[in-house]
Amino acid sequence: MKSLKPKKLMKTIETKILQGDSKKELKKLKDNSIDLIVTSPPYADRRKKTYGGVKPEKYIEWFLPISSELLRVLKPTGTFILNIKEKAEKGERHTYVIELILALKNQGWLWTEEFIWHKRNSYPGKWPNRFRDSWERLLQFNKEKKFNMYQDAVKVPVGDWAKKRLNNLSSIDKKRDNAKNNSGFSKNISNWVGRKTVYPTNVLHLATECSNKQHSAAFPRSLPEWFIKLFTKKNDWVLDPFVGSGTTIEVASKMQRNSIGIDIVPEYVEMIKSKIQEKRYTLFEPTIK
Amino acid sequence: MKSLKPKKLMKTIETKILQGDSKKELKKLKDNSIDLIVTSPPYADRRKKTYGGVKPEKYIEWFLPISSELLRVLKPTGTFILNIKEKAEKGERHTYVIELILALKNQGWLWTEEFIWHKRNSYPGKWPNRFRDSWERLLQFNKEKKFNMYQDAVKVPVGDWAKKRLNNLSSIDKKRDNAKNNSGFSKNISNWVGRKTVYPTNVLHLATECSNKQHSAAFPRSLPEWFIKLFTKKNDWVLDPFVGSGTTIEVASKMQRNSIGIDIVPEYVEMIKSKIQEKRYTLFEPTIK
DNA sequence: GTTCCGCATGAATCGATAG
DNA sequence: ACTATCGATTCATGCGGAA
Repeated sequence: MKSLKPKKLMKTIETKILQGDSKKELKKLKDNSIDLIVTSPPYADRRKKTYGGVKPEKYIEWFLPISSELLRVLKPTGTFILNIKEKAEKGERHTYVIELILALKNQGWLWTEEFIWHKRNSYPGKWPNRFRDSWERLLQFNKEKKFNMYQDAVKVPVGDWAKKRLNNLSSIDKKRDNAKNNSGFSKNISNWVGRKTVYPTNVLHLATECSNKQHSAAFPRSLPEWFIKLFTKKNDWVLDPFVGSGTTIEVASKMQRNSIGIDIVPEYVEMIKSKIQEKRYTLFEPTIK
Repeated sequence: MKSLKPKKLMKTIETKILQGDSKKELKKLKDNSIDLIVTSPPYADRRKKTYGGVKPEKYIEWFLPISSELLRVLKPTGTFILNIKEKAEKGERHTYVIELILALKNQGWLWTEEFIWHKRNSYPGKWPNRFRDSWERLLQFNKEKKFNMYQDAVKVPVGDWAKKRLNNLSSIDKKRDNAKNNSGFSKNISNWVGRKTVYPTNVLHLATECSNKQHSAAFPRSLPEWFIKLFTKKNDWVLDPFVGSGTTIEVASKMQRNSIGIDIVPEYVEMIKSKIQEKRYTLFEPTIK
C-alpha cells in the first residue's frame, strides 16, 4: 500500500558507519539526537580475539565513559537497550553486570525494565553443578520517566497456530512447546483466546542465528527489529556503538530508520560498508526492471 | 516392585510446622541439618495485609538476619533457592533484589546461578510504558562449590524437532537411557523409555496455578517440585522459612522428603496443619481397605 | 520439487595441565 | 598460588547432498 505513495513522501534514510573506539567516536554525535540505542557490547572475557577482552573487574570502569556519551546523545524521550550476560566461573556467577546496573543508575540513567531473552538454542554442554545457560539480559534504561513507546507496533497476532496449541495444553509433552511466532516472543496467549492481537510480555523467545556462513552475528535480527518497532517510528535515529557484523543498522535501514553504527574492528566496518552498497544496488534494481 | 518390600525399609517422613518470626524460629534448628531451602519471601511492599509489608529500602536489613540463620542450618552440600522479583515503581525497577545478591555474597553465600521462572499465565494488564511482567528470579545460593545435584531427576523429553529424526531408535540409545536410570531415583525417566531425554536449561517454563485467593503465595507446586527433585533425594530435609499456604512442604512430603515450614501468620499455620491431618488420613486409608 | 539424514558449529563451563 | 590454554561434554539449527 505504501509502495503506491509517490516519492515525495519518502525521506532519505541515512546509514553511517564509524570505525574506532566508541568512547571517542561518540563525541562526534550531537546532544539529544538519538531515539534508540540498542547494542550488545563484548561481554567480559569474551570475544578476546576480536575485541581484546575486558576483564570483569575492569568492566564498569571501561563501560561508564561510553555510557556517559550515550546519555548525552540520547533524546530525553529515547531508550537505551543493553544486551549482556555475566558468565559463570569456578561455580559462581559474576556480579559485574548487576553492579553495572547500579553504576548506570548512579550515572543518571533510569533502570526502567529488564527484558529476558530466552535463547531457544543455547550453547550445549554438561557440568556437574549447573545446566546450560539459556537466557540473557536485555536491560532497558531511559533518561526520563516519559519516553516514546509504540506498543501497538509489536502486538502479536493470534492465529490458527495458537488455537491448535491451546487445544492440547494438557499433555506434559506439549508443555515443552517450541512454537515460534512471527515476532518471536513469549507464548503467553492462553489469556487471550479469541482476540486477534495481544501485547507481548517482557520475555522474548528467540533463537540465535549462529551457524550463518558469515561472521557470527551478536544477536538474531528479530531482536533489534523488535526494539526498533517498539521504541522508534520511521525516520527516527538508531545507534549501535558496538555494531559488530552490522545487524542493528541493517535492520534499522530496512525498517526506514536512520542509523549509526560504530565498531573498533576495521574488518567489520568494511564488511558492513560493502553490505550497504549491495543493498543500495538491490534497492535500485526493481526500478531498472 | 518396591511396593513388595516390607515396611521396615520405609522410613517415616516428618513434617514440622512452626508458627512465628523466621528469624527467631530458625534458631531452633540444628546447624548443618537442611539439604534444601526453597522459599518465596514476601516481596517488598507486597502482601501488606498479611505480612505487614517490608519497604524496599529496609528489605536487605530485614532479610540478612534470616539468611544468616539459613546459612547456619544448611548443610555444606545443600542449596538455597530464593524466588523473588523486584517491582516497578514510578517507572523504575527497584534495585533491592540485585543489592540483596551482593549482600548475600558478602554474608558468605556463593551466588551459584540465576534461574528464570517464565510464568506462562502472567496476569493480563497494560501500562503505557511497560509490558506485563512474566518472569521471576530464582536465585541459587550455596555454601560450598561442591553441592548435591541430581541432574538426571529432571531430564526432559527432547524437542519436537527431533521426533522425525528419531525414526531409527537404536538399541544403543535405549541402553544408554537405562544405564542412566540405574543411578537414581528418577521414576519420571521411566515414563519416557524409548524416547530421548535431554538436560533442561536454566529457564523454567511453568504455568502459574489458578490463584487460590485466600492464600497469598503464588507458588505453583511444580516449582518446588522441580528443585526438590534436583537438589534432594528421599529422606532429605527441605525447609521453607516463608511457607505461606504450605505448597513447599506439601510437595516435599508427597515426594518422601522431610520438611520444615515456618510462617508468621497463625491462620496459615493452622490451615497447613489441618491439611497434613487430611493427608495422614489418606495415607492410612489403603491399609484399612 | 519434497523430505530426510549427516555434519559442522556456536557470546558455555569445568577440570586438568602447563608456564 | 595464579593465569593461560585445551579437551570433553552437549544440543538446537541451518546447510548441503541424497533418496
